[in-house]
Amino acid sequence: MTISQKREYTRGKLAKEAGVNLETIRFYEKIGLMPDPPRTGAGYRCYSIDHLKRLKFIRRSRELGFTNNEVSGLLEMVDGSYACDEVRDIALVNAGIIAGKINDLAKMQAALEGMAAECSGGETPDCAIIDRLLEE
Amino acid sequence: MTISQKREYTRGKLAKEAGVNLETIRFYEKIGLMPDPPRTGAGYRCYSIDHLKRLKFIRRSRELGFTNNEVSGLLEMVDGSYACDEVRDIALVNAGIIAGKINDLAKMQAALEGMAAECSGGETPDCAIIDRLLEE
DNA sequence: CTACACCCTGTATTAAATACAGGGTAAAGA
DNA sequence: TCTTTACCCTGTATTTAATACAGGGTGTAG
Repeated sequence: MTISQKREYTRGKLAKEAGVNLETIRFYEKIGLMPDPPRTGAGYRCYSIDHLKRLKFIRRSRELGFTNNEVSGLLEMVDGSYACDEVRDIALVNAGIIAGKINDLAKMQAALEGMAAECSGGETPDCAIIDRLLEE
Repeated sequence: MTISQKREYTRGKLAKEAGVNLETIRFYEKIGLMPDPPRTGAGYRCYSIDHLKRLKFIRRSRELGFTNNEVSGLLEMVDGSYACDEVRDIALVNAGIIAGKINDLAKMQAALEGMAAECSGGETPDCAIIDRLLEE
C-alpha cells in the first residue's frame, strides 16, 4: 500500500521534471494551456503532481507536431465534460491529422534521400540536389 | 530552335507562378534570400525568369524542412562555388530529423487509434482515452 | 548575516511569415 | 474620356511558440 503523498514543485523544479524550459511554463499559463497555479505567501508558484502530468502531456504532444491550438483541443478531452464517444471522435480526428502529417513527412524524406543518393558527394560544382531544386 | 524570350513578372504574377504568398516575396527580399529586383518608372518591381527559379528553389527547400538560414547556405552554394558534399550532408541531416518525426508520429497515431478502439463509446464520464493520456 | 541560488514581473526579441492601413497606377469597359 | 476594378506601393502590426533579459525580491547554506 502506498501512502498518498502530496508532492509540490516550484516553477524551476516543474520545468526540469517535465523537460521544458522554465519560461515556457509561464508562456503556457499566459495562453491558457496551463492553469494559473496557487501561490505561496511570497507569491511563489506552487505546482502539484497534476500540473506535472498536464505539462508532460503538452510537451509530448508538442514534440509530436501538434500546434498549441491542437494541444488545446486534446486538452479539452481532459478538461471538458465530454461523453466518452465524443472523446473517441476527437481522438480519431487527431489520428487522421497525424496520418496526414506522416504522409507529408514521408514525401519530404523520400525526396531528400533520393537527392542525396544521386549526389556524387565530391567537390565538383555539379550537385544533384541543387540541380533538382533549381529545376523549373 | 527556341527564340530567347524575356519573360517578366510583377510581384503578384511571380507569387502565383512560384506558389508562394505575395507578401512572402517582400519578406524574402527584406532578409536577403531574394535580391531587390529592378523597378519600372512607377516603382513597380520587375522580376525575371531567374527570380522565378530562385524563388521556387527557396519554396521547395522550405517545404523539405530547411530553415531560411539553411536555404541561405544552399543559395550560397548556388551563387558561388558550391561543394556537393556539404549540400548532401544538410539534406541527410534533415532526412534523419524527418525520420525521427515520422517515428514519433506513428507511435502517437497507434496510441490514439488503440485508445479509440478501447473506448466504450458510451455516455458515461469514464473514458479509457482520458485515463491513458493522463498517465504519468 | 551575507552570499548565492532561485523566484517574481514586465518587456523585448526570435523566426517565418501574414495581415492591414492608406494610398498610387494601369488598363478594361461604358 | 472617364471611371471602376485590379493590382501595385510602403510602413506598421500581428501571428506562433517560445526565449531572453532587466531589475528586483526571497530563502537557505555556510
